[in-house]
Amino acid sequence: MASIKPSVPKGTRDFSPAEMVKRNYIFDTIKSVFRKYGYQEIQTPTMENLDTLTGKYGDEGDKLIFKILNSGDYWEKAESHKQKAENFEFNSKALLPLISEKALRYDLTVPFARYVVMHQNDISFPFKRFQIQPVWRADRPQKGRYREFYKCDADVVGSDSLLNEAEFILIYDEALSKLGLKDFTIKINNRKILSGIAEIIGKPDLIVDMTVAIDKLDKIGLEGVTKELIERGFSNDDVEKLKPVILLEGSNEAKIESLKTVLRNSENGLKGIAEIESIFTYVHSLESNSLNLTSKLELDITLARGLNYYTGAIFEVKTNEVAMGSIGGGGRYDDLTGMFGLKDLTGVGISFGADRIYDVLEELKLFPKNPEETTKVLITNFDAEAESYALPILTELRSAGIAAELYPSAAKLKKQMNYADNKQIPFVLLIGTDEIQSGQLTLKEMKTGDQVKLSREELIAKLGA
RNA sequence: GUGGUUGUAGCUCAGUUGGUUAGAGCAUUGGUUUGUGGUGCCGAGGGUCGUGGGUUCGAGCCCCAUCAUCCACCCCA
Repeated sequence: MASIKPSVPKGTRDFSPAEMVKRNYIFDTIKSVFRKYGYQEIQTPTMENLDTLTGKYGDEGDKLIFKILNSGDYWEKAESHKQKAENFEFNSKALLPLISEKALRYDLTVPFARYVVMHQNDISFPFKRFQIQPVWRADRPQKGRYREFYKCDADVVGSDSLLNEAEFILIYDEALSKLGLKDFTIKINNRKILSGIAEIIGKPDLIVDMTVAIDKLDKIGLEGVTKELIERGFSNDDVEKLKPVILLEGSNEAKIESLKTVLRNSENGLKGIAEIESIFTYVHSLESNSLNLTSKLELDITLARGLNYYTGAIFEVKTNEVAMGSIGGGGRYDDLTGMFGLKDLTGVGISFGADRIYDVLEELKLFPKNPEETTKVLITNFDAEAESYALPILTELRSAGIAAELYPSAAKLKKQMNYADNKQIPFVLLIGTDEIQSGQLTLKEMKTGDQVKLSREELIAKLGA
């Protein structure tokens, strides 16, 4: 059999032991904060039924869902369906449901909604859960974008209190600060404000086009946004009305005051503003106790994000220390479970982009130095006699909770030392004829090169400390 | 889906206007008085130059196609 060139699929990667240490550091940090705020972990399957996922992410999103080909003779089944059905034409749209009924999860929010509906009788609301699992998107990879990546989500369903929104802001701040980030911005907006703006202009139907365009202000500037708004069906007049709104400057309080004037005739818009004010009030009450918000909380009415299911608050987090897309986002969705038949259940959630956070920490060199996740001591293997002498010591070390390994063959000492060095094992225990006769074992500290003679008891005591 | 970039040893790359047996560093491995690494010295293995065509006396280098890669756009974490 001809050997093939080994590779992984586009947009996926392997994680080495060193990388896993760092990744777990990120996951553990975020998890500990989630738990502290009362969130409990769940997991859902890698694959969902295709119809659970389709239609939830818009047309663009649907295209990016990885479909799973049916097992068995899918082609035979498709052929027989064609023969039975009248006027059935083979095209990709008609064919898809015949050959694929499962797909890889695209995010964690929709599977969570499905979970809540399925387990509604076992759940006591409000239900606060977090979930850290990979998701898959058939996108073209590029910087900071992969086809398989991890999401860290926390959501609460069954509570419309804005305290939840406020706590999410604290969670973002606390987790990212714990990871060592110094300068990041938590942006907040409200879908109702966006709706209100669209109402005032008299184009409520074009709210999606409006938000997609003004969301790009950072990137393409006012001119680009203007151009895109015109292309998306707004008149010059509309754009003139929009300009002062999207160019709002100043403190959050100043922005709120301006918006109150602009949106005075929009009930919806005013409600959005009231929600934002309420969230800010909660945040300030909470932070005055024990935390102070090292991040900047900023009302940004150009913030829209793609997901159409947001109905209230919208969050996004960006680091200001390196050029990277958003490292987190979220928002409130009033009817996500409605599509699965459970009405009137509101939810709000946030997500951390762990893979991007990894890249940011790497670039800023913020990973801790010595995460002790390797073997603590390697026992050398001189010959069969030394090996059998070493085995009980190996067991003794492990019983004492010390990560230990015996080199599995009597290779040259140079090779064994090299192994310890490459694996960054801090101690090597040498056991040869001298040690066996005297009972005094030689312990070498790799970093300094120092060697000491120790009895078995002294050894355990020293390494156990 | 659109546009561009780059494909030479396990990794990072060099290879002069097309011209003999394609190179380096790192990594691997052997030796260096046979019980000592991170740091010396000497040696070794490893490449149908992404793949398939074409031009030429001759192609790693030129042309076409194809695949892969990275980057940007769309969209998004």
